[in-house]
Amino acid sequence: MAETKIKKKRAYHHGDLRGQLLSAAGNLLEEHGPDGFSMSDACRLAGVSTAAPYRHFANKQDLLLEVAKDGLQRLGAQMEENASKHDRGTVRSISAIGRAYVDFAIREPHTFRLMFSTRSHSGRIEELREVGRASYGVLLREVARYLGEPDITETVTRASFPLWTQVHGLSFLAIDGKLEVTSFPVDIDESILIATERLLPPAATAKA
Amino acid sequence: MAETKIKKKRAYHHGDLRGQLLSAAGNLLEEHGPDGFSMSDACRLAGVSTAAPYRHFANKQDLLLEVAKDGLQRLGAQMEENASKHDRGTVRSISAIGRAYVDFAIREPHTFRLMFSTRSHSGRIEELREVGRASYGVLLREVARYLGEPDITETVTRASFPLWTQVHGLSFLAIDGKLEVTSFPVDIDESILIATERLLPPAATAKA
DNA sequence: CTAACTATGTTATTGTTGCTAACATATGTT
DNA sequence: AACATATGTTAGCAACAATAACATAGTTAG
Repeated sequence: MAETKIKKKRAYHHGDLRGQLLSAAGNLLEEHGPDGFSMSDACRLAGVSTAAPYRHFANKQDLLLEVAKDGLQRLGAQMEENASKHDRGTVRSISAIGRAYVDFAIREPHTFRLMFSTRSHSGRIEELREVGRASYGVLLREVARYLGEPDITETVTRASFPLWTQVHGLSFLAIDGKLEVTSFPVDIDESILIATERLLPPAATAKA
Repeated sequence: MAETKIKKKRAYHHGDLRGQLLSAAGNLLEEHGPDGFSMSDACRLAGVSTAAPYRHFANKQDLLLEVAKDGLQRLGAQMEENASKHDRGTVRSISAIGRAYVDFAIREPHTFRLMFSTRSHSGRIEELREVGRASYGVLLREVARYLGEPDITETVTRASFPLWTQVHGLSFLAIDGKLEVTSFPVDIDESILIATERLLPPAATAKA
């Protein structure tokens, strides 16, 4: 009875529809891919009419933009956490950041693609870029420590970019099933570690 | 009059609808992105009814699969041509292959994404992989020459994979506008050249 | 306390799309 | 010339994104 009452109280106004739609969108995106994902499905999953989302999001793109933003934020947090498990400013801590990157891609490939696809988030791309920059900052700071630079100097950005490039490429190859076509088993950790060592310039303070 | 007659002759049966649809699809894909691309638009562009394409392609995915296959083929050809402009089996010829890769991505970003997205080409993915393997072979053979290996040995595939990873990552970063967010101008040629030098193991026959 | 306001939900509707079915017309084979 | 096949058309369906008009809940002012 009490339950029914609560249910009825929450029957019309939903409580946290925005949050539930975001969560539903994330799940559906990963489950069925960007083409298989529909607003209608998200509504069904949230138990709400197909017009409801438009009180919270301008359109489909807008909803997916939020999913992407959330993904970028979680990626940054994971990178930071991974780095913190090693001595800071070392090849290992930098590699750990790369590992977080690739792991995220493998765990949520469709979200990952969305996070980096310029397409369709027209208008509010700058928001996405902002979150992206923040997450990229985790790598930049780590490389700065490694190089003994006091700040994010151009030396730091120049050294970081090839590393980003490498893990970005590895991520895409991984989620597109190209790690199984190579006639040898690709060890992700080893790949990142070796590439980091080779691509990084020697550190000022040589703490390997 | 003769023209009218010809026109009438070609009014119903189209001549090369399949080819024109592929070409229209490629253009529309690049112009409006994968979401903006519709069968209907392709039909309008080819001057044909919306049911016509289904005599030539099972569905939209199937059409796009062919676009992707064509892209992979052209990529392979371009890689080969770029390599042929340098001494074979050198860092320069290998870098030139990478340059062809990134150039293709920049020139046809949406086709490029399609070429490597496992999504949606369900069923006939293996065809795509086959063409992909053929194009990848261009790099493998070049690295084999560089290493002085007589064949595509595991040494060759192990050495090639990081190179692929790097240019693949660079391509995606480029088409997603990440080369302008780096606080320094990224020189693509230089990036590829340096990365190739650093990632490649030393050659048996040291012809730099 | 209640009236007005705002936020957030609903149903009904529209235009577009991918695709199929039923039908029409060319082309090629015998 | 008759038939089979390939390739086009029109008509129509169901799914979808989005909007409009309406309904209800929560919030605030008097």
